[in-house]
Amino acid sequence: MSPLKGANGSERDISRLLRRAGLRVTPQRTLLLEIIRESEEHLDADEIYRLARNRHPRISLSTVYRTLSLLKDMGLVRELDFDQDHRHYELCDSGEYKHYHLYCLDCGKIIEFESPLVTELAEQLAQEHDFEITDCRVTVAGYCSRCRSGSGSES
Amino acid sequence: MSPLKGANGSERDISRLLRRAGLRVTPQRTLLLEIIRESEEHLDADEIYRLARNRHPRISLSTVYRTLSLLKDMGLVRELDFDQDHRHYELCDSGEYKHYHLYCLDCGKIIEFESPLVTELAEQLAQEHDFEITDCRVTVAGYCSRCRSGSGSES
DNA sequence: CTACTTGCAAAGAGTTTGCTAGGCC
DNA sequence: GGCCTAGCAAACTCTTTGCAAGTAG
Repeated sequence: MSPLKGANGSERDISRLLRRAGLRVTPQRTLLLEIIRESEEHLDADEIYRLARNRHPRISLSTVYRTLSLLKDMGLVRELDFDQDHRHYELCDSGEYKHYHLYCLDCGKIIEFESPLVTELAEQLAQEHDFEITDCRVTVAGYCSRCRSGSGSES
Repeated sequence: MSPLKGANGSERDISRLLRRAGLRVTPQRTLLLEIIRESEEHLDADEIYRLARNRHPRISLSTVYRTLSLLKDMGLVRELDFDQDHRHYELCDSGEYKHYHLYCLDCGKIIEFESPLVTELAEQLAQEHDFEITDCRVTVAGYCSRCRSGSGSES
């Protein structure tokens, strides 16, 4: 079977997506991802909220925002700025993992990066161990320059 | 909250170790790691079990085995085969992250690897973003040759 | 026997949610 | 006003535990 190309997967597909990003699978997240995926348009937060309430009336607006922001950070969803007041969202990929994360342990800032080194690594591993690689996660942590110099926060 | 407290102020250190490995911090794991670290000898499972029960009488033997195996897999602990019947354990490091994991999504086999590419990547990131890197996690998933080519059972 | 593993219900760790109450343009 | 974020207790997801039974040598 080919790698995931599931155009018409389903919940199952979506929970896999979440899991791969290292996120917990909750009804809310699944629902929001489904809504984003099923729509041909680029929805904005409010539309997503409204659609979500059809199927899950208890969902709260802050959940929508938090989830969208999270999904964006994890690279599952792309944020589009058409105008100043609305942000629109679209599904980012269908399984391809192309970027990785560098984050500051102090201020929590997340920097996404890509690197040919990772691709190279994956290829090397695939050959050396005769693996078919489907996912590759790289998470680098440390302290950014500002946190190192500026603040003296310690707990 | 935590019934264990007797040790030095090293609990903090140990939970960081666990966290870095992506593991949850539980009293049992903390305790076992403390025991392994504090002992000058290379303890075996049974000794660890006995020592653990001094401070945490409810702990079960299976927890000891599972935890040791887990810690080994995550590279926190090294397993030593002195003879055929006993395995001994020692603390692996003190925070340096030197190896990464490739695992099969089907059979669950875990292969540890090291790679200069990762070091290179870390250095590159440090320079490019002016970060002080303290941790670097690489986890690659896929399907091993055996699982791809048919069965997949028989570990 | 000894050394270790597995299955499963229940406890636990850590995350996520829905509130409510704001902030910013 | 419209769009989005913050703080916090409670709800939830998923992992881990302890027990008991089981495997291997």
